[in-house]
Amino acid sequence: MVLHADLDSFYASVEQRDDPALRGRPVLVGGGVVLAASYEAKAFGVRTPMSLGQARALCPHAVVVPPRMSAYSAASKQVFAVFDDTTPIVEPLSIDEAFLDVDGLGKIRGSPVEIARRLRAEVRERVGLPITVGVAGTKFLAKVASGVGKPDGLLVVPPGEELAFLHPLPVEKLWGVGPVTAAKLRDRQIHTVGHVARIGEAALVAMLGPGAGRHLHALAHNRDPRRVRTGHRRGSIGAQCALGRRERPFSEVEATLAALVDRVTHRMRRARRAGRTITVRLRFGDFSRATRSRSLLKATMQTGAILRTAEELLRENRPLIEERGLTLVGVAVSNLDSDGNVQLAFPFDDPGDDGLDAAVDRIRDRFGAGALRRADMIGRDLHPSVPILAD
DNA sequence: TCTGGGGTCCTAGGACCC
DNA sequence: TCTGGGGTCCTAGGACCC
Repeated sequence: MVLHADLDSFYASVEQRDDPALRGRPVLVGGGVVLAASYEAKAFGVRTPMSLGQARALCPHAVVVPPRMSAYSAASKQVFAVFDDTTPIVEPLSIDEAFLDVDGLGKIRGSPVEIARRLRAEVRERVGLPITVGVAGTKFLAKVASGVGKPDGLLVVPPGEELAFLHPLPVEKLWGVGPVTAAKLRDRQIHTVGHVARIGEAALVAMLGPGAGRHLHALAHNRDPRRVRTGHRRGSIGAQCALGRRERPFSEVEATLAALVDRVTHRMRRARRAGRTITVRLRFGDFSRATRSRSLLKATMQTGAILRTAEELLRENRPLIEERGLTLVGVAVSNLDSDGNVQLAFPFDDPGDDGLDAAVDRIRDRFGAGALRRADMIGRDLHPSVPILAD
């Protein structure tokens, strides 16, 4: 069985825990936009992400507090320590939720339900926060169960009762059905998961495309073979900044981009990850979006190299920006190397039959034998790719 | 109701390789 | 000169998640 553990209104709950005056009152965490709302505030219809002005109109008595990210990440660490004490197989999904595989723990820790009960009690005792746990045979269903069980609940879907639980639910409860897919289904009078399950895979594929159609068909029958995976590392590191609707001089956009790159490379160095692909994200006055990316020959975590590429991408799109007006600029680095090493690639012209050996010799000369772990061919030219330790 | 900041995964065409 | 099947990488866009 799989547990999906999900903290309730995480940021708002931390604020209520740390300030007794906030308990039992509607609390909004945010600046400009609502990042989290306590259940007292949600009762008034407040949702995330909603502008603070809107939220205040719905819930005039709400207390608004600015976010304290360091407090949230400290609380998150404590909660994940409880997870790790529960089972070695923990897959984090975000700062406030994770999957836990509890198969094979029966003899030591009891049934999945007992484990889930104890987990909730321990998070409450050790961290002082409410958490909801869903228990089911698949990751997907455990996630649905925790969503239905909120707030501060425990919802178990016993074997054999999966479809009876799943089929009456609205399609929006399916993980992966957002506004676009929900609207397509609604247009065809499909409102429940049971209905999705009945209409057949071919019809779903025709409606949503092969990938999404098959995926949704499988989920509606509770077919989800994914295992709980540990040791997953993130694939990109990025930062972005909303600019508002005001017209900004191009130089100001460039300055913002530089600050974002600085933030990103700082985090890359702290995490000891280098990356090869730089993506600049743009959002325009009409809320249309564009992304522009470029891959470097070698992975880097240096501010200079990443900033040069990001600035190139930005300047190449200056006409587009000035035509449509920019409301958001972001930068992300992906193609992150896996082990904290830096990949260096050396191009050689016409390597010849023994070019690879020659290249390996040159790399060994330059970095020492210990630096060399792997060499491979990229494209027509020879690019031995040499991981060396980042300094 | 005009919308933050951090991510993931999927699709699809084109270049290029064997 | 024309032909095929199988594969990777790059770029761009889109849907979705918390």
